[in-house]
Amino acid sequence: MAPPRCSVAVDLVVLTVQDGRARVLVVRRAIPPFRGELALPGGFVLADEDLLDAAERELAEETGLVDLRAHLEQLRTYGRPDRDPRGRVISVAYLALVPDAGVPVSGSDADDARWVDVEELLAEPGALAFDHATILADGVERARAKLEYTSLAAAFCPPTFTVAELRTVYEAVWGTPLDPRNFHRKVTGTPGFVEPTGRTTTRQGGRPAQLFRSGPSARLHPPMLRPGDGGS
Amino acid sequence: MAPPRCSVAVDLVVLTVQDGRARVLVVRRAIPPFRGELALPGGFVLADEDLLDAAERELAEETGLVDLRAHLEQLRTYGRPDRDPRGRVISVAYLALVPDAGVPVSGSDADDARWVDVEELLAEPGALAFDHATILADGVERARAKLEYTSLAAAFCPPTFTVAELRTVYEAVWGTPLDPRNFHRKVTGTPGFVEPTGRTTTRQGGRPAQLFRSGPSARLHPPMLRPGDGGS
DNA sequence: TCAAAAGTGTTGACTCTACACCCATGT
DNA sequence: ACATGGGTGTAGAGTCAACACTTTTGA
Repeated sequence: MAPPRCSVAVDLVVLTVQDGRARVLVVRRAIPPFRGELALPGGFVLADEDLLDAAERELAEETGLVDLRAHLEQLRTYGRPDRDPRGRVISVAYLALVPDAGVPVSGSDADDARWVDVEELLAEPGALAFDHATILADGVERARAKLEYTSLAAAFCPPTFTVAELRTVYEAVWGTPLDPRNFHRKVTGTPGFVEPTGRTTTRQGGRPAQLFRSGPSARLHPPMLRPGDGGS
Repeated sequence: MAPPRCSVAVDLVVLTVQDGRARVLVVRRAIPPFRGELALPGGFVLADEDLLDAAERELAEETGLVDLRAHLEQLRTYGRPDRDPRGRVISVAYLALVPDAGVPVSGSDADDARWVDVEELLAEPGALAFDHATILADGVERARAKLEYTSLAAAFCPPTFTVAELRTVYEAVWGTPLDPRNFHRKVTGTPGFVEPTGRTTTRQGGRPAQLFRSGPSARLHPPMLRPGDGGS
């Protein structure tokens, strides 16, 4: 017998950090179903398009990002038979981490895109169309976990950044304050995490901070441990 | 415009440990394409079937497993446009970890299923059809990583097991010898990892070993670290 | 001179590794 | 008795959390 056929979409969890808070890119849907409601950006995969290419295309369309400085990885696939009222649609979700400065507020395609506070969005049930609340929760959990054992936090930062800026990323994504002194030692003491540029920056008040760029290491050994993360 | 349509399959990376070696379940394909070659077990998702249900169905068909003691989780989705000569087929891969005793040697559906040494299979390029070598490599890496920070190793063991049996699981999956004394302390000292049953077992020669069952904890804190795992 | 932010030193608790050593059984 | 594998003690190195303290700027 011929195998059943269905449509395949990619949906994007695009995260950034603004003003010390984790934010996610959402669009207001211009067409049914769920017209007028908030949803994650995404769209159908073209006939001869690779999944990652489709995700990059959607990311570019929604954010205006062309020079891909963003981190983009596959998150998970969602395929409940009733997840889309139009019929059987399989969604391959991707997780993107982008720096704050790198994305125009609304360089969007057709729908208007905006940044929304992640914690507030997850606290409100039914705020997102389809099963996108589940996808968002999975994406946030993936990001939280990956900050622990990879140097991915730098993906949220501009090309050069201070240790304090990197710390605000951890604090925003984890939702926990970290000790600035120990964090500084940990980051600068882990080989390959960050590299000094020799330059310094100064905001109003306080001693100037050294500027770093992202180092060559992808994995952190030993990992950066979340406070109060006792097993389950 | 109407979205392009394609077929969706699930493929399974079913791992077990036999005689201190990691083994994977493969089938010899009875129909084209790749007829006569080795491949991971799998099949198309039915019209109204959830992805996890499809994976469980294929696992039952290929292994004869009915009382699902196995661990089963989504691994990753593979969607290169040219990955299947029949046309556009998206494959959602699942990772299953099963105990050695739990699976009949060949309780298979139509193709003959067999256990193959993972390391040997990965060393031989072109041994698996489609992109299944990539899927297998990703599955093995996922299993290796999850042994570090979860209590998943018990999924490879029968309902009750000794610390030494659990250690052989780690050694087989990681491909590294571990110190029996330190491993014992680590396992019994991590709360919720294993629970004593009070019973003992004895194989020929040597002091009888205590029998444990899997504990309530899913995540290990602190994690079990792979030896010689210095970052990258 | 003071406030603010960056960065360093130090200490006690904990963990890991390595290996010496004792325990309980089959033959 | 002795081989075989199960399990405990202990010492040194390393890591982490906590917090006192010094450095360098703007106002």
